[in-house]
Amino acid sequence: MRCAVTASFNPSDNHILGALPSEVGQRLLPLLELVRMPLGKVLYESGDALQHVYFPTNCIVSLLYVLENGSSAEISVVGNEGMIGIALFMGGESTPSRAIVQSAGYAYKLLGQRLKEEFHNNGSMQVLLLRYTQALITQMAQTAVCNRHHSVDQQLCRWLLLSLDRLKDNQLTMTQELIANMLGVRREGVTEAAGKLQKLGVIAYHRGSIEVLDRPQLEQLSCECYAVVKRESDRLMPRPI
Amino acid sequence: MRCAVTASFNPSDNHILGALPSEVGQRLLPLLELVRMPLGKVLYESGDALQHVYFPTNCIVSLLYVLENGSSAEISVVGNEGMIGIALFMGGESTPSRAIVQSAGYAYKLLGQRLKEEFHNNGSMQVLLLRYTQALITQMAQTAVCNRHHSVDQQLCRWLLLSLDRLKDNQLTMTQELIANMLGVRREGVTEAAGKLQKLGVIAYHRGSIEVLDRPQLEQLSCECYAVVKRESDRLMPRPI
DNA sequence: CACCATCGGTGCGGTATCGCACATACATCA
DNA sequence: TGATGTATGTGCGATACCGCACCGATGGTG
Repeated sequence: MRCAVTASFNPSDNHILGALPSEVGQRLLPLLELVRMPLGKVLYESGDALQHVYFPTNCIVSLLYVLENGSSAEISVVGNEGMIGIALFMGGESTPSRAIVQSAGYAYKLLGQRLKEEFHNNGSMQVLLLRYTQALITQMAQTAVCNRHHSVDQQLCRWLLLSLDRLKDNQLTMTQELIANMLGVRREGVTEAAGKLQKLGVIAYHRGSIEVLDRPQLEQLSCECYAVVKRESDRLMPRPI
Repeated sequence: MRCAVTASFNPSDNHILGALPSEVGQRLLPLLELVRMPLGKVLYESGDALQHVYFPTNCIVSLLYVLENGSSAEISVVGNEGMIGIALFMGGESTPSRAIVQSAGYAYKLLGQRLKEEFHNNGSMQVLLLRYTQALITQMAQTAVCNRHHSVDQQLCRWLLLSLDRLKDNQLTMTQELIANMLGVRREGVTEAAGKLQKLGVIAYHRGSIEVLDRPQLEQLSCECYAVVKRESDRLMPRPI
């Protein structure tokens, strides 16, 4: 059964891999390893020298900044539209962030050295990765403004939408505690905000799993930040094939 | 007099230009134009297609995100360590941010097309710009967490330090209103925070100009965010010559 | 020198979020 | 079926920041 699941993936499930010209795809194919991404797995810690990069298929990875006092905030989300480990080709080899699997699934893993070689071939991989990086920058920047000016209610909506876009169904496996860590707020704050959404019939919550029932309303309740990031990503990133 | 001032600048006042190997520097030199950067000048608006890039010498430029309701927040600061217009070589040609001169001075201006050519030569310019971009990303991400978790008092200290690092003396020309816009808080909030610093003898405030009297204490009062960004920038960016 | 726009200081009620302390509900497993 | 741990709901007081209103001070300008 597990084998059947893994066999059902294809590198082009990831938008970056899928957008590469076939000759590049052929070159990389034997180097890609499909790996399981269990919930909570830490891909790298703040300051770690990165050894591999990951191209998600159906998993979601959060990039978190953690403060000295232990509080944290998510600065961006990566799903099958992107890649984890941009610091490698940017030249830094490490970043002050933590990458942690927020929704379980699979990803293609590639040796960092291989990615750097491909990047410095100056070909389509470079173009794709740079455009993706700009989309990521937009997401971080918008998160910064959002953290400053929008309510927890609005931010929860934004966050649900960001996650939803990276999954195939409308079912999230996610405790309120975890969401609170991502948003950098109290767990009780998430409880309250999620309660409102549940009363409105937008979501159905049940012990660690959320079903989104009314996505249009979720978009209405969200702050503009979701739409800004989405629009910019669509502009910058290749369409799925 | 004005001529004497302009004549006293050199491209290598900017760390990126200064770190280029001399043959690249020679190639670019005739293409660089020294321009005045008056306070408040908008280099580009959200969504504008960028025509030029700017390498600051002694000016400071803020990258701002502006929300629909008019409120705003600074997501990063650029001085002589960096460049304005990274979206050009990232491939997006535009970004959702606004770039505005926060401290008057001078910068070297270069046609965007020339920069892209140089970037795609795959040489040292590419390496420098990518590493600078990573430093910028760190600053944005840290700003996002800072906005979430730290007080206005702490953030004002961080902001003063970031500005101070990009100037030659400890005198900032800057109204509280302007600082409030950058931090995305009320003007009164800045008044209060600045009042505390003044009482402590850390700064002297006088009608649109701030003098920093006790930098070590300013660093102590600041949140960790300043140090994190500084450390990472020092790691990634070339030392001034 | 007098005017006036700009800048900074202060006070006050409103509110979102925090930190903490519990109470409740559910799921798993012995 | 009952015990236990984890997830969620609720109720407090404390507090940081907001929005608003207004005043005083300053420095440039006619």
